[in-house]
Amino acid sequence: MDKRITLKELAKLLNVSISTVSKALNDSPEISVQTVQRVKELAKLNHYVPNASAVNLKTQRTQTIGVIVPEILSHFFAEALHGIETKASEMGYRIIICISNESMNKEAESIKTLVNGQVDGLIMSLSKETQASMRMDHLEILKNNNIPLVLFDRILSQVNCDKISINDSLQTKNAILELYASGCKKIAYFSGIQDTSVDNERKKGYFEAIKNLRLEEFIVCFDRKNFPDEKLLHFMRYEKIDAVLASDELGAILVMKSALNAGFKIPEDLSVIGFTNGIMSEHFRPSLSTVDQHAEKQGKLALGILIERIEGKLSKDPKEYKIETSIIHRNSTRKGILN
Amino acid sequence: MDKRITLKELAKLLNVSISTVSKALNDSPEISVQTVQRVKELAKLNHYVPNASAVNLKTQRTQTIGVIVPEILSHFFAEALHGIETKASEMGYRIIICISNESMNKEAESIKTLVNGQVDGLIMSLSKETQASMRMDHLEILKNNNIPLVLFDRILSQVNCDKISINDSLQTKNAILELYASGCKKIAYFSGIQDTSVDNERKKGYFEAIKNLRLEEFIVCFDRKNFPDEKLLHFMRYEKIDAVLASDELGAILVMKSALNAGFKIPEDLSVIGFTNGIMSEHFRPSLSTVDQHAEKQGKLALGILIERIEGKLSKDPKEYKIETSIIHRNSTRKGILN
DNA sequence: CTGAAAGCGCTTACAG
DNA sequence: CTGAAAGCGCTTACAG
Repeated sequence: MDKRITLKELAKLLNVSISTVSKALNDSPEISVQTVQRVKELAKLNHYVPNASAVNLKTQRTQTIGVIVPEILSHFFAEALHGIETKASEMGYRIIICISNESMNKEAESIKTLVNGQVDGLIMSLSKETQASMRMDHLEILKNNNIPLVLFDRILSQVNCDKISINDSLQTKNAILELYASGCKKIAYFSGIQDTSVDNERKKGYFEAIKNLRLEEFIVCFDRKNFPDEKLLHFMRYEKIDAVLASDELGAILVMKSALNAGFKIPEDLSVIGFTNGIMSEHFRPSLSTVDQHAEKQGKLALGILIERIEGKLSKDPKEYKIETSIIHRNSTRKGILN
Repeated sequence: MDKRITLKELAKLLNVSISTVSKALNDSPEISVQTVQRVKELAKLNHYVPNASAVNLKTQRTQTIGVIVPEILSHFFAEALHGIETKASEMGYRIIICISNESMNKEAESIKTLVNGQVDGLIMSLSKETQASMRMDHLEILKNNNIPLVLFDRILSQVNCDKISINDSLQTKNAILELYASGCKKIAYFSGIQDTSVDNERKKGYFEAIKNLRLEEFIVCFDRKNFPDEKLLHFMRYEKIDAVLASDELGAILVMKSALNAGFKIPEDLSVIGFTNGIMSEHFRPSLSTVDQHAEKQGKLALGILIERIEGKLSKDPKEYKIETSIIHRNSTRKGILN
């Protein structure tokens, strides 16, 4: 068998009309049980599978969701994708994945190719470039084509669509509070994800908490490929920094490595908390206390909301959903009065 | 604008036929430059995008590749996916990703939903279940529907298709040789991926190398969620094991943690090499020497081969490609005469 | 250079 | 209960 068998061919073989075959295969009550059975048998025998393009064209639905993420190599997005795929598969949807590589251009490209009736809806976490420029014109085309969008984690509040995220500023405040409660007095925030909505929220939370506690502010922005060891060590030696909150897992690990290599002890000399709970957090020595971002949960929720939106089960106005989160205490922090 | 504009509507607005619009948009030389220009302008103005389902139905091509992987959370598959997506996007293809979760059933399901004219070709890395049972009947449907398949990493030699992998047995031998050259005399292989083709190849290589060197064999199979610390420590204390080759990054990290926590020194008391070069290898203390599996390269190659196959640029017979790899020396191994 | 027509493989109102 | 027909939105041989 070299070519897929079609309804037409099945109809010929069975000596009935195409309509009858189609209805039988779709369990239409119009068709007699015997016919249904005959049709299904032959279909099975011939490995009949309906042509998706034809069905989609006719029904104007694809049962496919597009997903555009900035990258896939960090644990957060891999886990989110995992959640999205799992839930999609449960609900009978497929997912098409595009990676923007933090580029707005690539993001726009991907949207363009997906908008053409390829997907019923779109889930996105925005590229840094998009978030930094706050431009959203490349998202307009979605509106034009009536394709629902759900934004998660890296969101843009100006965009009118459903949004999923954690309460980053609140979580940051909580983390600072816990560090303070465990005895830390000079708490720095290290950011490796500048220009993202997430980072802005965290900085906001950091400043508020620090102000409330009447502490000193220390903010360091770094590039993952070029961690500023000297800066950290300088802060520790001369400013007596005794705690770091890092914007992501790798950042936190780099902070710990740097301090440990210089002979400092963790958590005695330096307490560290990182955002995002990945595999390194659990296995590093010492293990890293983290703010769990529930990537999988965010992914699943995003998918769920999107499907409801597609199927028209949601009221008109899009909503912003905040996911509850919590701090996982491991060995990079001291025991405080809170735990 | 609520509904997508179609060729028909453009034609009406322009007072020309649908054929003319279609040809103009596709830069057919049949159409006059002025017409082409007029058409394109109006199309742009109206944000026209051709309906993918219609085009696919007509052309019998989708420019979409299906990818089925066992999981996405380990670095190897995330990186492979990254490679596949990057290359696909370069070549103007989209990818639909399904995760089998190591289940043959889910794998079969995914194949079934993708086979229906949804994709032009398929890239797979097989689930453990499929590899353990060596069953391949669920892959038959691909042949029936004339959909080319490329297998990577977790391959099954009986399947008649293009295959990409690294030479696992050879790499294992090399790793053992290097450990031996650095002074190790009792070398164990720890496997956390039993029943995979990859693991079988490595065991083969392990046995051969050990035999050639006239050493003793130590093989330990473990479950990632339940690492057998006692067994490792027993081997170290009473059998004087002085080196471990682990089947994957996490396994190697668990070995190191276990030994370090028991007070052993790495690499002085125990040398460790892990397969797969992930993010933990670089950042753990001590950093882990690894056999790089070139996940991204495997992914890119798989995609490249598949497209050539789809576009009929490859000779009839499928081939098996072996990717060159190498050992990355870090601090979990001693310096030997080889490096 | 332009257009009418057939057809890709389906679904579904409508008629019988 | 079954079937003929229209149509989803395109492409492309063919005619003019």
